[in-house]
This record gives sequence, structure tokens and C-alpha cells, in this order.
Amino acid sequence: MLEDDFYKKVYKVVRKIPFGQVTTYGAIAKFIGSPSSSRVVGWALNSSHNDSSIPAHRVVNRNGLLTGKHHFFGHDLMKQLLENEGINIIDNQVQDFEIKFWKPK
DNA sequence: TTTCTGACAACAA
DNA sequence: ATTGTTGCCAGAA
Repeated sequence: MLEDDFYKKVYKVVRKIPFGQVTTYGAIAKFIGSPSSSRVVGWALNSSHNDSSIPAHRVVNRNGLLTGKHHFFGHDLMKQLLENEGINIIDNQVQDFEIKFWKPK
């Protein structure tokens, strides 16, 4: 495991999230090797705003809650994008989260 | 340079 | 079960 930057790994994983599925900060952090670095994952995504290749809207917290939606251009954009992929959102919460959940491999 | 905070999560009390 | 504290990394003041 010689990946250089923590950020780089985050981007790499997030970009691999398939259409219609979501993942969590913790899952990504764990996959990278720092299970407690979930915060940094979110921070990395914050910096990734410039990179349109990163579907940050598919990353939610472990409760399936869209905690980061406020950081998007429109506060409903995240929700719209997810619903566009077949994911139902109720009260900023992903429905059938277990089913939509995708773990990096 | 030191300190605080942030798109989270896990543990202690 | 709920609330509070700690860990992680990077960037801003």
C-alpha cells in the first residue's frame, strides 16, 4: 500500500461509486486504512469541489443522512441528484440505505 | 507557530 | 438510550 496522499485515495474511491449507489465516510476511511479518519474524508471532498469527476453527493454519513448537502451549490442539488439515480430521500435521509450502500473494493 | 474547526465515527460515562 | 469527548488530517486565522 504505497498510495501517497490520503486525499488521493479518497478521490479514487469516491470516483468508483457506481450509479445509483451510495457509501459512507467511515467506509471510505476504513478502506483507506484509517478508520478514524472519516472526518478527513469529508474534508477531502470539500476540496474536491473543483473536480466534477467526484460524485460527492453519493457520500453520506453512517446514518444515511445527507449531512453535506449544505455544501452544494443548491441545498437541494444533492437530494435531486440522488433521486435522479433512483434513491429516495426523506428528510435528508437515504431510504433503503442498506440496499443502496456500496462498499469500495 | 499555535489553536480551532470541519461533509464523521467510535467509545466512555 | 443519550450526551460528551477523542481521533484523524488539512487548512484558515
